[in-house]
Amino acid sequence: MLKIHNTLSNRIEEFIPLEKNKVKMYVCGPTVYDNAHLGHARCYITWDILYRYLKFSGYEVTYCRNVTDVDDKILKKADEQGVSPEVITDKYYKSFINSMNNLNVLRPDIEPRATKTLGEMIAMIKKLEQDGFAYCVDNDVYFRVEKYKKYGQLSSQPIKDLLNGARVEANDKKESPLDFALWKKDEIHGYNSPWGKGRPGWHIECSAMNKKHLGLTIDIHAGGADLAFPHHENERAQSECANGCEFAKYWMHNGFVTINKEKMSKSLNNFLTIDDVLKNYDLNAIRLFILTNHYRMPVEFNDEALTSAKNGAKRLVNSISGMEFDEEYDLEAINSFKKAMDDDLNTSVALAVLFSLVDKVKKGENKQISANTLHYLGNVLGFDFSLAQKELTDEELNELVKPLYDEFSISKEIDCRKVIDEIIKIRKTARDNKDWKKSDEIRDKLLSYKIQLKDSKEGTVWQIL
RNA sequence: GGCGACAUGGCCAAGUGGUAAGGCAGGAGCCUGCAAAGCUCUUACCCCCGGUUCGAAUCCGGGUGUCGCCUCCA
Repeated sequence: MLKIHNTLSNRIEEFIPLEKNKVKMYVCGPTVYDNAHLGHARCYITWDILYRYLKFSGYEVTYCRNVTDVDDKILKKADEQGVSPEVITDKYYKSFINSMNNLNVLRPDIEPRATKTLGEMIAMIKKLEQDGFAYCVDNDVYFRVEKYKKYGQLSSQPIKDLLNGARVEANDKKESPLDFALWKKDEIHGYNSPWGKGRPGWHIECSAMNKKHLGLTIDIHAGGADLAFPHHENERAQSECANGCEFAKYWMHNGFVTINKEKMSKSLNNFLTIDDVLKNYDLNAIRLFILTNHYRMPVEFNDEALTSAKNGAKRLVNSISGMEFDEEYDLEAINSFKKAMDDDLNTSVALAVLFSLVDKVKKGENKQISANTLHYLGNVLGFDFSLAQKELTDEELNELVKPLYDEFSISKEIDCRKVIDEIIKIRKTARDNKDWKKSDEIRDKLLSYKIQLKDSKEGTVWQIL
């Protein structure tokens, strides 16, 4: 039985879907104005794991993750570069999808874009205005927070505390400093609306996309912990006031990636893009790095941690490299895995189950069954076992071995795929003559080309590092 | 200032009442001409001080420290 932490109650609760065996989940996606960084990776990997695990558990899941493509920062960047906003959003949307693919993050079932949901937003705002939850001032429309009694529940901050401690922005137009924009006047980039040309507020986008694609009430609404307030609080307020019913049953939030003990973020300018990190570490390393920690805890980025994850992931993946799999599983391991994941996605314990299978495979205990199970469960955590053997294309191999022909005086007639075998033969002769100096020189030389030799009773094999 | 979270071996990290999972790194040994890989073995009075209990890393109170939210942010 799955239990998850609900931010709304700040407790771990039993997960009971609205409709038996079906789950509707929504995750706040990126605002596409820049390349995604490691913090985004953690967020979307976390919810990817939830998505995969719900499906693994037999639920029929509808996963919706939006793309925010109307926003101040997008417009600012477009203006700076003298291009239209679409140029910016198209570029970074593609970059985002590419990064997600590189991390083996599954595509959600629905990926709506805010600009395609304007009609629903306007309808919602109109409804809120009619019912007295919103008011228009100078072509801006604001939400009247004090009309929604549950405001502050999600972030555990009653309205009066928010009012007291709040750093209040100067805005004379609003009735209360807590009120937030549903629609903002914008005569340059704006869209037509009953309130004149303008743009939607950030929060209403998600409310409208939820309603359009998933319906009035959803099971799980998730996102980064920084979105709990004000974004999710506001979304909930709008949706519940406009729809007259509960918006989301469970709210889940992931912790941050920190760097030098500080939150990694665009505004602090201390971020590493996903593509940068992928230059040094593969997706399995990044996943292991993230999954070692519980999803609600902060994760500190540094090279030592990533290197540790890289080594661990390599062992995990290589243990079953080259094997074929069937569908006979170690049920005990599967149960341990489920028990861990059912406990609010305890991936750390789930990984321990995987590593115990690695152990069994290596020792040959129920080797095939252990390998099948490791492969099966590893996929639920999104590991990519195909990365184990680095397969070089002819072109890459050719490039790699080119200098070796001269280095070892090998005939150009020899095919590039055979060069290394040829060198191994030369070395074998040396070894047979107990010429260890020459033998070691050859091994070191190849290692300098990132070709590692391993001697065993069966002979010498090589691999690319 | 208000609210929330966290503090476990060299590093990362599970465990939420019955004497500490797992990963990485390190050490010893086996194997090997030497390596690499693999295998075996191996390292913890759980931030501090009180309290509850037969018994606490685990519950309660008080410290100390770190982080996050309260403003755009995953």
